[in-house]
Amino acid sequence: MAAKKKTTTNAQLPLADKSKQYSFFEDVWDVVRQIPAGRVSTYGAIGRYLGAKSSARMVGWAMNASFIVSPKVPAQRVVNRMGLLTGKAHFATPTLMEELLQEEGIQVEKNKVVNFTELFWDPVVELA
DNA sequence: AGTATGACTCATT
DNA sequence: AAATGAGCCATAC
Repeated sequence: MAAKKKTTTNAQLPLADKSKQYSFFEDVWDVVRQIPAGRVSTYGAIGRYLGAKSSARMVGWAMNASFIVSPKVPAQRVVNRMGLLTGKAHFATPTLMEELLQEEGIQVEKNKVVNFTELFWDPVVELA
């Protein structure tokens, strides 16, 4: 019954198919899950940690797919390199991302992380 | 199969 | 310094 190939998006695959691309998604999620509470990271840093082969856009796609995997991926801790909550619109509610961050002690103002530079958690450095 | 889009980033103008 | 174009690679149509 494995005749169903990859008609479905790899993001929706139930962890059964070991597609190379799927590994990339898992890698992203794994890194994001290692971000400590109260800290934030960026798409570019994560992509670079994975080898800089993929552009930051792919990390964003991985985040979009992260909602269907478990354990939950703290996507709210991933912002763009300016500390802007560019992905907040993709959460259940437009304010959920900001609220989750504030719950972890991160101050957010106008969709931007305050003291982003200090809170920035770089996998290239931390997981080096 | 080719085109368009995207939770980004960097370089150039 | 702000704006624009190009690079990036996978998904969606």
